[in-house]
Amino acid sequence: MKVLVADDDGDLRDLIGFTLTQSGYLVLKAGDGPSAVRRFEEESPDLVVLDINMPGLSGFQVCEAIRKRSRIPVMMLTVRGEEEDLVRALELGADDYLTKPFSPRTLLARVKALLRRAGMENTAPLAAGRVALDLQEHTVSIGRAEPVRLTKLELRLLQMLLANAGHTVSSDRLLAQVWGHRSGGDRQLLKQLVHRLRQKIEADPAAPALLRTAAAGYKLLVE
Amino acid sequence: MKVLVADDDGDLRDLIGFTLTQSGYLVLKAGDGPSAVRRFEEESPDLVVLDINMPGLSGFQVCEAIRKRSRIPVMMLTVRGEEEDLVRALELGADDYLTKPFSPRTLLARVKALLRRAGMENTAPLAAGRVALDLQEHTVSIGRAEPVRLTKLELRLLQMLLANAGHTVSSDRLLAQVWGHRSGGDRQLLKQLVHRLRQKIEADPAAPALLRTAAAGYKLLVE
DNA sequence: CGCGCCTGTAACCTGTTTGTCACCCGCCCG
DNA sequence: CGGGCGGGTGACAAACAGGTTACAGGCGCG
Repeated sequence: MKVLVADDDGDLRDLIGFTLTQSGYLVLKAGDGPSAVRRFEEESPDLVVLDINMPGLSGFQVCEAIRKRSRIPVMMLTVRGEEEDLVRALELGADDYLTKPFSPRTLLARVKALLRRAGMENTAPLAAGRVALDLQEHTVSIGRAEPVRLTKLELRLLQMLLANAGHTVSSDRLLAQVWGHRSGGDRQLLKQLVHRLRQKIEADPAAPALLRTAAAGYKLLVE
Repeated sequence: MKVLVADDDGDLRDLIGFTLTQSGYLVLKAGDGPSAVRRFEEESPDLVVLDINMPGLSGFQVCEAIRKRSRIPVMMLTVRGEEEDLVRALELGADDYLTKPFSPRTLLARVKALLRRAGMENTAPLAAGRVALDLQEHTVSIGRAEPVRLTKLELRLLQMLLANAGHTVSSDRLLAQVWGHRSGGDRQLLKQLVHRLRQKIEADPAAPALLRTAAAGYKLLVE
């Protein structure tokens, strides 16, 4: 699990780095804005901790640059009392912030919370209602029926829907999350995948009870 | 977009409620732990704001109960300086916390950030008077009637009008926003779309009470 | 090599949504 | 009075989206 720490204060950088390393994270460091962006692109970390005040590019600008190509969790560091800053940071797409000074323990708790939320820890919800997913075995169990084997894509699709159980997930989002690319044209793929998945998990595939078509997307029905 | 606010301090509850309602969120309130859990189960809100100190069940216990059945964003309210509290809250699965006292603006920014992160971003909070739009489900609810399904264009039109609720929006602006292009001639399209929308949302489509014709455009009437 | 299985593509069918047209009415104005 | 104008309505066709079937290429595996 890679974490990029960007701060111009070397001592603080080391403190954060030490804390995270102790907990088993792989830590990358950057001392100014431009090198933060560069390291981000080279290493594609799983989380970024960003100070706002940095030479070269401000934390805001770095955050903006990151958000242009990725939704990984970003935590901003602010000085107490600068409410403007944190409102701006959150509007730019930062996921959380810490006010200096902070304790290592707090930092760790927040970092873990962010990663958990981003679904990077396998704390991902693997069950909702009667649907239980087994990522290891590539199977899904509906109610108390026999587990059904799923293909890689089917698993990813179901995982996405499960993560948003009960809520509609737009076709675009599914396309992006399952295939990771081309947000545009490939409706057909999704159409097919849904069809195939329904054959496997629906009692009556012609009248879906679980995987329902909803406005502009699909949703997993759970009671 | 439903938000459940649980706090035993009635004034604070009202302040938060007011702030969120102003921004178009549908707000549910609870004054103690048990009723917070009950309302959560009855209403399945999209986000929960939880005070830690509450009679009946503490915010921690409520958070735990919620996490047993759902991953929706939970924001905890803490008093300044209780670092133990917030570490514990985050470990229990809370997604964010706010330290009292906080400004309404901060609250709003954090709530929006949480919802965006939860992937409900395209569900911009849209409601005014008795009209509540659900962008995710492509539906609109008038008062407490059944939600009505809307097509893509109907949704866009209503969204425009809702964003300017009570004020006239010119036909040209509507044309531009809904269809995005083409200059003249397309009055007919708008005429039709309004007609179709009225059939869906007006009690008596022949005598529109909500979607009124105004000079050079249309307006949404809200009380 | 042949055999499955998984994935992507295409074609067809269906119901829904959107665009177009023709016509209505009430209103203003010469 | 009659004609033009701006909306409102109904009917219909074109375009579209989702479900389905069929099939071909790719890949691992015996």
